[in-house]
Amino acid sequence: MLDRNHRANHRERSLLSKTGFMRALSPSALARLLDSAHITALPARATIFREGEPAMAFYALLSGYVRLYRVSRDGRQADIRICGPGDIFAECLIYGGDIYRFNAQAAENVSLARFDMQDVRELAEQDPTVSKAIMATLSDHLLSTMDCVVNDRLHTAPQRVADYLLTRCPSDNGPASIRLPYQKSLLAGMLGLAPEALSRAFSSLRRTGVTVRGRVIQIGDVEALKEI
Amino acid sequence: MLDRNHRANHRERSLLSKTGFMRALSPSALARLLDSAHITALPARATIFREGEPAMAFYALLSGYVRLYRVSRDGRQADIRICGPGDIFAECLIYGGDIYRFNAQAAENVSLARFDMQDVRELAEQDPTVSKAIMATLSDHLLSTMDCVVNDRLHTAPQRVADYLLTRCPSDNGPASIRLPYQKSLLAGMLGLAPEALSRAFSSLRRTGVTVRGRVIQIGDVEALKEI
DNA sequence: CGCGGAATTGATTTGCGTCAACACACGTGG
DNA sequence: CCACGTGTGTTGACGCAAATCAATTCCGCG
Repeated sequence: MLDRNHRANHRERSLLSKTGFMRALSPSALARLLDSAHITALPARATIFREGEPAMAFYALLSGYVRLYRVSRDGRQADIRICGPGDIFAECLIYGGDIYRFNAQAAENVSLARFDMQDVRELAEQDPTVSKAIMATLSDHLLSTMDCVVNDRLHTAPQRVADYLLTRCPSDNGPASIRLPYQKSLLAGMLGLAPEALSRAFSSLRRTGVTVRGRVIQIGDVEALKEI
Repeated sequence: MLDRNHRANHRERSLLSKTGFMRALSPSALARLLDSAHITALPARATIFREGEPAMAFYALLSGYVRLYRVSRDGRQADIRICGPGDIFAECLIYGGDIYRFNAQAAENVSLARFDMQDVRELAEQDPTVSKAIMATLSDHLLSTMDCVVNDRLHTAPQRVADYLLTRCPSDNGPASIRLPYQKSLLAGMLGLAPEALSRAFSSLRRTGVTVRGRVIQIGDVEALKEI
């Protein structure tokens, strides 16, 4: 357990300080924050926290992917957000309540940094760059969650998939190629689809020049995708 | 136009200072914020701002209801949030970008306060109670938007309606009565339903002891509603 | 090579959007 | 006072999108 839970070393401090959340912090706030971080490695499928538990900490993801989701009374699950390397999550509870409002689970082997909320609240009190970073992150998450609501209500499965592909497409015309960083069932969940529906959406996009082989997706013509 | 757009008078200052956003501000920050407010009255259906416009200000609602929504390329609309008296909106752009990301429209005659974002950014820089209020509001909005995503993905129309009724039910057992503060088409939109679907959901809830007459909704047994 | 999880495909069902017709309330003007 | 128009809500018929269930197939990996 000792090597699974330790203070941030040089490598981890460097990774963390490059994240969107920490990039704009003042040097002193950054140092104090990094000093307070606890690094943990977790295997795939491990639970990070559960809905209803007291929220003592929020997290930054160093590597791997994490699923935030809630379960209904009859056991069905709905993903709220998929976090990747550099993302922070549960930061909405720093000033938003003292209980986790959803479950967090490692989608694969992950390495993450844990920050005590109370410590960060005190840091924010003293250093406005910390407040600004929190506000920017909250705003960003709020806007993308709003996008998510709108997508769900306005777009069909093929449209959502096309949308997803376009947002992580390097070029904005001609052909392109994308490699999914995670398995398709995870992508399905983040688009609010059953895995079967994602599969069907991909096959319906074949007529628009999209080919799928494993995790690699070839787009014949980016412009054509935008028309969906 | 002069009586439509003026500085906050005593009554308006009092209303504003009771909102969740301003309640916890330091006296000096509150005073400066109220001094900077511009009060505007708008008729039903008036547009407050449009997606894509430069975001110079955010708003607090004094009376009436406001619809935040986005439109798809084929003209269909999806509501993101319905704001009521005391709510603030577009605050996610203080640190979240310089362009409005959705449309805001008065759902009825409204009175609202306008705050310049740059002024508030400067205020937040100097007074940590302002930052805290912004963070608390952003967190709150983020959490309720997450709830919205989960509801859409996990619950059927009657479940969402039951959920809505329960959240604004004074008592948590026995019979109860609720009066909708706005028209049903607005409620439909905020639940992500077509008006017809809301109507059907209500009539399917009749067998659970829910009766609707105009805007007044009688609930026979709150406990029974929770089982939906 | 063979095993197990992931992904695909097909058949079926369900929930809800859409369109259309109709009921109802309200205010206006004849 | 009533006829009328408009905006709002309800009801029915229909179709489509996607969830669900079940059966393979594919692929990665020991």
